[in-house]
Amino acid sequence: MKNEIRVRVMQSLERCYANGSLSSGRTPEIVIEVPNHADHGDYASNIALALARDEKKAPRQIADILVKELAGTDDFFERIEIAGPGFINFFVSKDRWREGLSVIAAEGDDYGKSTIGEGKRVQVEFVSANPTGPLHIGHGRGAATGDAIASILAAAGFGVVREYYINDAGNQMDTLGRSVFLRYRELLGQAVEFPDNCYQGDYIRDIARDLITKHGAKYLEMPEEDAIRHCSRVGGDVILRGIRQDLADFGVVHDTWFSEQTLFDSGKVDESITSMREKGLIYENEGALWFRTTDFGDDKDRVVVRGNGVTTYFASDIAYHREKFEQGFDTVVDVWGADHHGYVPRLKSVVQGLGRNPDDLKIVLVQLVSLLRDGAPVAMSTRSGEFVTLKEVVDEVGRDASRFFFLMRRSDSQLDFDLELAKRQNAENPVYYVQYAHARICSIFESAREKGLSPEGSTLARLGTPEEMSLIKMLSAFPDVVAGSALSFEPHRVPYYLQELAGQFHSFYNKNRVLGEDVELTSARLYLLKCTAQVLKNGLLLLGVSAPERM
RNA sequence: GCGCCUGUAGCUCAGUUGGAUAGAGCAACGGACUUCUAAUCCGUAGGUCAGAGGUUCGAAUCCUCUCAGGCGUGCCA
Repeated sequence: MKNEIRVRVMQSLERCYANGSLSSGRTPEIVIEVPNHADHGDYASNIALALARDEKKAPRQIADILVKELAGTDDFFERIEIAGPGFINFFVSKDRWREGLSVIAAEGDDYGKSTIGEGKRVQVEFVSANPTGPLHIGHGRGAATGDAIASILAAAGFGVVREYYINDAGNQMDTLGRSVFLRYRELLGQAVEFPDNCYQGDYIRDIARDLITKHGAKYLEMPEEDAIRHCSRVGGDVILRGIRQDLADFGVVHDTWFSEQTLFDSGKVDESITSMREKGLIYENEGALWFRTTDFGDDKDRVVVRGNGVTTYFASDIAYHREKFEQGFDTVVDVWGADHHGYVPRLKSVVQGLGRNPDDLKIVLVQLVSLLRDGAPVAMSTRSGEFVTLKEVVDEVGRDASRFFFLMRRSDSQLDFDLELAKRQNAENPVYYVQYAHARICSIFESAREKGLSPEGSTLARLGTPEEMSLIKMLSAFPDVVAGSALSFEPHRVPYYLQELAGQFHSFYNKNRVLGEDVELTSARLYLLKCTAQVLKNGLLLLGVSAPERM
C-alpha cells in the first residue's frame, strides 16, 4: 500500500514537470509514512516540503499543485488534504483497504513475504559457542535472534543459509582436554589439583565418568599429551552433540556446521595470510605478523601470527570470512555477544581487505541477558560453573515464551528475563496476549462451523466500523513490517507488531459481535478474522513461536 | 585515557531512519462478563525524551561537549 502511494506521488510529480506547473525537475528523497494521528490520514508525505527550496515556492503551494494532479484519476483515495506546513495527507478509500483482505486470503501462509531481497544470498552465522560447555541463557538470545533474522530475511526474498562456526582449533580445546583428563584421574582415585583456569562445570565430570565406563583406565597408560588430546576430542564431540540437541529443542536448526580446524587442515589459513601479505596488508614486525587494520580505521594493527609461530583467533577469522565470500554470499551476517564488539573494526578491515564493501558484513551485537525471578536477580557466574543453561530456561518456561522474550527487545539493549513473568499466564505476559488472540479466533471458527457459518463468498463491503477498519489497515502493514525488519536486521519489530495487532483484534472483538443474526455481516467478519489469524500465525512463525488453536 | 552501546512516564521498553499534539505494556485508580474464551476490553492519571549548545522550515532522532550506567581496550578466545 505504501509503495502504491509512493508510485502515485512520483507519477503526479512527473506530470507536473511535463505540464510545466513545477519546474525544478528534481526527484527528491521523499517519505511516505503512517502519521501518528488518524486525523492526518492513512499516509502522509513530506514531498512538498522537500521540494520547497528548489521550486522557490511555499510548500503549501507546491502541495496544492501536486494534489490537483493526484486527485480525480480514480477512486483510490477517499480524499487528500494539505495540512500543517505542507504535508499531504492521504485517506485511502475503504474499498481499497478491503481489497487487501483478499490478498491475505489468497496468499495464505505466504502473506508477508516479499521480493525485496532479490534472491541475494545471505549467510547468517549465529550461536557459534565454543564446544567447551553447554549453551547458557546468553546463547539462547543469540540463537533466537539469529534464527529470527534468518527467517525474516528469507521471507523478504533473500536466499538464506544458517551457519554454526565451531571453534574447535584454539587452545580452549586443550583446556577442555586437560579439564576432562584431570576429572578422569580424580574419579579414578588419583589426587589432583584442579586449576582455576580449567572448566569447572559438572558436565566435565560427566564426560570423564563416561570415559571410564567406556574405556576404563586406559588413558592413564598413554603419554599425558595423547590422553589430553583424546579427552579434548571426545569432550568436544559430546558437548557439541549436547549443543545441537539443546538448539533442536529450542527449534533452531543450522544448515551448515563449519569447523575452524578444517581451515587449517585445508591450508586456507596459510593461503589467506599469503594472499593478504601480497596485498601488503600483512607485514612482519618484532617477529610477529600483523594485519594493517589501521588502514581501515582501527586503533592499531592486529597480530595474526604470534612470535612463537602460532596463529591467533583473528587469523582463523580472516580465512573464515574469506571463505564465506568465496562461497558466493552477497551479504554475511555475524551475530555476536556484545562483549565482542571490540572485534568489529578488525573484521570490517578484513572485509575491505578482501576488496569488498564493509557493509557486506553485517555484525549484529546481542546484549547480555539478566536473569530474574520475580524481579530479583538470579546469580550467574561462568567461572564457578554456576550458570543457567538454555536448557534449564526452556524446560522451565517453554520454548514459545523464551523465544518471544528473547526477541522482544532490540538486540542492542540489555534484556531482563524474568522467569516467573515468562511463565505467568496473564496480561503481564505478552506471549500469551498474542497467542490468545489466535486461539480466540480459532475458537470462534469452531462455533461458526457448528452453526454452519463460514467466510466463503462474503461481501467485504459490509465491513466498516472503526475497529474493523483499523484492524484491516494493521493487517495490510505486515509485509512492510517484515521487509523493514529484514533490511534493518531488527527482528524485534515483528513481536512489537504482533502485540499491536493482537491488541487491535481484542478491541474489535469486545465491540463487535462476530457470529450474529445478520449472515452476510457474520460472513464478512469471519473473513476478516480468518485473515487476522493468518497474519498472527505467519508472524509468530517467523519468530519460531507456535500459534495455538486452543489455550 | 581511548573506543563501542545505552539513557524516553513510577517500572520494562517502542518510536517507521529528520516530520505535525512523543506512544505501548505493567504498576495505580475507576468501570465492563446471563453473550463467539474476562489469558480480554474501555476510561483516568502519569513526560525538562539525562543535561547544555549547535545544524534547519522542523530534532527524542544528526553534530559537539558534559554527566551517569554497561562492555571492550591481549602476541586470549
